[in-house]
This record gives sequence, structure tokens and C-alpha cells, in this order.
Amino acid sequence: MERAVRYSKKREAILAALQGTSCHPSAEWIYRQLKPQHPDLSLGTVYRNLAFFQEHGHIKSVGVVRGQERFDAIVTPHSHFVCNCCGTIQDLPDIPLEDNLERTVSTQYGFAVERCELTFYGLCLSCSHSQQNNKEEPLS
Amino acid sequence: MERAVRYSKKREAILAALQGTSCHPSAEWIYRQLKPQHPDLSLGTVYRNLAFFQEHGHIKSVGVVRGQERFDAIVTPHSHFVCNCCGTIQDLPDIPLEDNLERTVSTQYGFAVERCELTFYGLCLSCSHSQQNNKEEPLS
DNA sequence: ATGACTGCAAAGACTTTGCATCTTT
DNA sequence: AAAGATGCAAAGTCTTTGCAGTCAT
Repeated sequence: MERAVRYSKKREAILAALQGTSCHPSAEWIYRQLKPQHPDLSLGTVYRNLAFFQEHGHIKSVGVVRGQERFDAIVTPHSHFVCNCCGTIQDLPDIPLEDNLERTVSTQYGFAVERCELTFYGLCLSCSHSQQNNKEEPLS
Repeated sequence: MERAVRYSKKREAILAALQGTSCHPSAEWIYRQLKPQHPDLSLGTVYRNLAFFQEHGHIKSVGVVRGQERFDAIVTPHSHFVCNCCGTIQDLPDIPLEDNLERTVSTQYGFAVERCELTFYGLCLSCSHSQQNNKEEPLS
């Protein structure tokens, strides 16, 4: 039995927040972003809708950075760069994976590959310029 | 001032546990593995030594799977496969990244790239054979 | 009216940390 | 003896969940 899906203003706002930024937000970022316009928004609702959007393929997880899961509303395959200093995540649209890599893994190992992630770690432009921003502990 | 490093039986055992398995263990896995032989081992010690080994380059993090950080004692570059059904992580030594990809990202975007991770997600061999093991919720 | 969605707060899971104690050097 | 390492338990952070009330259909 399919579960009915109903409209919700909060849900709409949460998806809009995800689609309106390129910062690959965490649940808390979305919460803080929307709280002024939706004073009765609750963090639980953000988490529930993030799970909902993932299940429906509207967003995908980019992984956990500094203990917080980060999300991306761009669901077409692309790589990411994570700054170990400030924690920002950036898209790398020009670093595509060879299309057949997933197929290679499937046939070579017998796995049912569903998706793959290519992620680079290091210092972003501004952090590598000002090496002093060591307020935050590097990740690796 | 350099901090001195001293020998410790627990530390040695933790590293041996990491190097003696290919399961990419979590802190808790190591704890449970060593507890019988080291009844007074504490989980905090496992976490502290995992951080220590990372800082010293003896291990690296493979990422967070189902809320638990997983580690790898093989620090040479290689890809991974994560099963969305049972959570196991496997090495893919035969799926190397082009060596110059990191350099490409460095020059093209100006980042100081330190490392990169290529990770595939899907169903492992045994989980794709027995599609019934839906006891655990898939990750994506 | 039904059942999906939400707020709130409590609970859960994983990890970190302070402090007294034990070990290594 | 000095300083690093550990055990223990408390605290911290992020996320999930139960329940009663609200809202969309």
C-alpha cells in the first residue's frame, strides 16, 4: 500500500532551502536558515523531511563532515571537495567519473552498485591563503 | 615542543586489531574484539588511540557508515565498496584513481588537495543474492 | 473525518573529555 | 619523579522517536 503524500508548507520551505544554496547544508543549517520565517519550525521536522527527500530521490547525502551529515539537492553525478579547515563542501562539476567505473566494479566484484562518490579533501582557496585559521581542528 | 610517545600494551593491541582485519572496523568493533583479552580496556582508550593513529598516519578514516566511523589500516590509495544492506566495507584494490586527478583538482580549482576517496555503494555479493535481508534499513 | 505532518521533549547513539590512577621511561 | 596513557563516568553532539495536537484532502 502506498502512503499518501500531502502538501506541507514546511516541507516546501525545506526543499527550497536545499535547492537555493550550494553550501551542501546540514540539518541545523536548514533549521537556522528557516527559523526566522517559520518560528514554529522544529529540528525534528527538518530531519524527517531530509529522510523523506532522500527516499524520494530529491536530495542525496554527501557524507558526514565533522559529525554532521551534509546534503545536496543536485542529484546528478558529480564530485565534491571538502575543506579540512573550514568544513565547506564544493561541487566539482568538471571532474566527472568515467561512466563505466560502476559497471567495472559490478562485473569485476559481482556487487550491485547503486552509486559512487568521489570526494577530495584538503584546503580550500581561502583557507590555504590564510593558513592561520586553525581555530578548527583539521579532519585528517 | 614535541610530545613524547610512550609504549602501551593497549595501544599495541588496538593497532594490531586494525592491521589484522580487513573489515574496516569501528571503535566499538575493536573494543569488543579486544575486551576478552583486555578486560579492563575502556572505549575511551580506543577512541583516543584511533585519533592518535590518524594523527600519526598509521590509519585513516573510511568515513561514517550508519553513524559509526570506520577505519582502515591500509593507508595506500585505494577505493572502497560499502554495502547499503549489511554495512560491510570492502577494499577495491583494482579500481585505482588516475594519479593525476588530485593534481587536476589542485590546478583547476586552486585547492590544496591532500587526499581523495572513491567509494561505491550498493549491495554486496551475499546481500544481493538473498534480497530478503531487509532487517537493516538501506542507506540510500 | 481520515490520516499525514508537525512541535515538543525525551530518548538514543556515538564520541569526547575531566580527573584520579596507573605505567612507562 | 615526571609525564604519558588509561578507566571510569559524565558530558557533549547529532539524530531519532513517541505522542498529542494540527493541517491537508
